[in-house]
Amino acid sequence: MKPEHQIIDLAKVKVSCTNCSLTELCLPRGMGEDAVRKLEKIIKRASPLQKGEYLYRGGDPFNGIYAVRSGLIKVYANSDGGEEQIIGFYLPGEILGLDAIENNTHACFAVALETSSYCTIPFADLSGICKVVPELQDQLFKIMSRELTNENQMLLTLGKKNAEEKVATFLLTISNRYRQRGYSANDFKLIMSRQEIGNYLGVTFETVSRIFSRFQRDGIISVHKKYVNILDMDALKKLVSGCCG
Amino acid sequence: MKPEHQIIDLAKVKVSCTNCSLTELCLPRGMGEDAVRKLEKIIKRASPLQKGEYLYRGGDPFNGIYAVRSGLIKVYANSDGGEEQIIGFYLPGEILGLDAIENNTHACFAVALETSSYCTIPFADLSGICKVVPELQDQLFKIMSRELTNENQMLLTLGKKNAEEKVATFLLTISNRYRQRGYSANDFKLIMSRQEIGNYLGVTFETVSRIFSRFQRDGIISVHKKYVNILDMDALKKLVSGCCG
DNA sequence: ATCCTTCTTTGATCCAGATCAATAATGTCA
DNA sequence: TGACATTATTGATCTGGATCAAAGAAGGAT
Repeated sequence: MKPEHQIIDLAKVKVSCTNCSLTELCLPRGMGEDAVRKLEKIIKRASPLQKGEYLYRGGDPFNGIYAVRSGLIKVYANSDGGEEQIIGFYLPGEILGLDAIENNTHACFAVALETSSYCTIPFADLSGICKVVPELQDQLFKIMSRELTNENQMLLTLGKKNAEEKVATFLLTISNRYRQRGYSANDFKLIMSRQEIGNYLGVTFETVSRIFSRFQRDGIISVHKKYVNILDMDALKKLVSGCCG
Repeated sequence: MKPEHQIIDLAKVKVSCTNCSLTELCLPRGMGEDAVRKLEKIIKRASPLQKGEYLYRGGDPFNGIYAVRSGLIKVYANSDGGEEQIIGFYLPGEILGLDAIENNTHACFAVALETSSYCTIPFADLSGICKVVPELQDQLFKIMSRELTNENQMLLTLGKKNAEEKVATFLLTISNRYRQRGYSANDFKLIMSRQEIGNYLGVTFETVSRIFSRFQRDGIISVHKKYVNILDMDALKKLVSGCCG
């Protein structure tokens, strides 16, 4: 019943974009070979973050954007009142830090939820970089545009869905993103805690726990602590599209 | 008590970015004179939208991004179940349509809430355009980044704030955006309905109405149908920053 | 004008999910 | 190995905001 842990453990270090298994998901997606080779020269690879270590914090100067290479990175914003809102969980191949371009300062916090490696795309001289790698410009526009689309979806989830639909949406989104990365869409480990899932979805962790239990009782999923097995994908999909779907 | 209506009526048609009063808020913000002149040659001005007319609809092909010149444009997303979530209200100088770059298709709907004029920045050959106007590239990165920051704030509002804090946040945000545009920050007309405010904030229109009444009873604002007068800005600010603020 | 539709306000009631509480399971470190 | 902190589950109760309802106010069409 328990899925093998290594299916989502990507801690292997890749040396170049060309050889990286993420190339079709990450920044180089759709770029020509020449462009990717030029990109490789710009990108910096840092030593991995340990669980709990920060990639950046609110107030930090903006030095570049980041691509997750392995692991999982949580990004959250702080309200004036000190409350945290998790903005997203970033999987390998996903880009974070884009929201700091305008102010040259990070407003959010990015922290590793497990050992995570990443690449840095220095942004100090972006105009220069995009001149050297013209395809990078369009690529960045597309990545930022996709991020906006994702956030629009999240606004809809937070604004219009009930707790059950939120949790179902969350599970489906995670499942799809794992599938894109070549992992099982039905069997995975939730690295984040119930508390963090609830925070992200605008519900309490008790509610998340209860809905997981309810889904299990109804044969939609099976849950053992952090391991989730989706048993009835169609039922989940029906839940997210609301009553009329 | 009732503010003059024309303070937010910008229906005058401007002919060029150089002469446009919005230049410091809009796409040309911070760009050099030469760049702005080149930009002017690319930008297209269309005849105004009447109230209820659509700038684009979900499924429409992506032809370019839009800058609001006057009026107010509402952007909303549709869920599978047919529910609408308003993503934003766009004021003069603000840019919309950026989320359609990646898929070359609009997923959202943009409709004028009053007579509104706009400019189109054709995006078919963006690489070409940014070669002609290099400053435009950085400008677009910044604008998209700011949009991401705004949406992050909205996620926090939807996910963590109660109804009172949501409405207070909404009023302050509108107030700030009017001030930036040279209008009164204390006296303005809400073009959108209570229904639309509620939809945007993830509460019902009855709740919006009740909270407006409560704020009026407490001397924080005065409301007459669509006209709002902020009487105690500090009280509003205190409300949005939560208990500990 | 008059009708009709839409928007807004306000009251009464209800309920989904929050909060409070207790226990169990798991992980961590000495 | 045991002591302690953290995380997860489940139950009981409470409440903010939803829902249901009604009536007034404003705007639009003819």
